[in-house]
Amino acid sequence: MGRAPCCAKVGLHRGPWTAREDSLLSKYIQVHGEGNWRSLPKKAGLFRCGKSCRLRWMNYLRPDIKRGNISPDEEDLIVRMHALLGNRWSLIAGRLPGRTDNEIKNYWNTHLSKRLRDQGTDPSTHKKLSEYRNEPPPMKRRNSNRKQNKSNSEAQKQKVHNPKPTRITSLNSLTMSRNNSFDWTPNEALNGVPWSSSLKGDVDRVGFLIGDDQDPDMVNGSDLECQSGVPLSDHNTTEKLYEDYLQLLIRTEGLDLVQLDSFAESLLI
DNA sequence: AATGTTCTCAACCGCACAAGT
DNA sequence: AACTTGTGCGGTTGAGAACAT
Repeated sequence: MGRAPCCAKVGLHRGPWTAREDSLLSKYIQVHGEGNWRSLPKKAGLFRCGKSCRLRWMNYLRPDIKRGNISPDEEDLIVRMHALLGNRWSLIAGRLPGRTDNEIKNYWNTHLSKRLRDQGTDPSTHKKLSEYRNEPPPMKRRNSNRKQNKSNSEAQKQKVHNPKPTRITSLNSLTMSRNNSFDWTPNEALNGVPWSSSLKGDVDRVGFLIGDDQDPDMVNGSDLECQSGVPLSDHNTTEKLYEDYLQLLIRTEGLDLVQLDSFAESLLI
């Protein structure tokens, strides 16, 4: 990549954010919107690197962040989504409105993985530890899935065409953020129908779609809850996502993992 | 009250990728 | 094609809080 680290510049402030810095960042984003993180600190009068600003906004200052303890329902969903998706925190966070990937990651590492272990379950594989009586548990996965993908891709290069979902970079221009508005409803995700018809072209690139039915009501339905940042009041919605995903896994037990991977990725679009 | 240990979580780091030049 | 830029992600760290002795 050949890039100097983002925060290498001397003189930049690091460590905990002050109330004044928070205020400067919030006010700037209220006026100018998200994005252009690299140039934002200078324009906002902050002696921080853009990356740090983005992180602070995403994980702490955003108005739609849900404060307070993670509910049992959320816990349950995190555990089950983790069983399906692994350490894809942003993907899991996308299903928990108002929660950030960092928060979920921390909660997993400090609470949930410990609890699973206490219950006799390997938190990385979600298998019962007793099942490892005759075989050692697999090595803890240190690498992210993306890194894994890279190594896997060497072996699979010729075998499977696995188109990458396109990342929408200009979220700001759509006045959307990752966790709230830029999101599909579970049904949209599972049916392969994006939140906006303008993205339909991208859907083909996702590679693994289920069903052809399009439910026009969904745009005006629960999707709006996401767009407004209002937490899904209906637990059934996330529950349904999980159930559908699980059914998919069961139905397609022999299915190529790469395809499942694509489906998981497609939830991001 | 003092000290040591464990826990929590905000913040940082390095890497990957899409898009632009 | 090669390189740069901007952004996003997951893993890790470390300061402070909470708890135990």
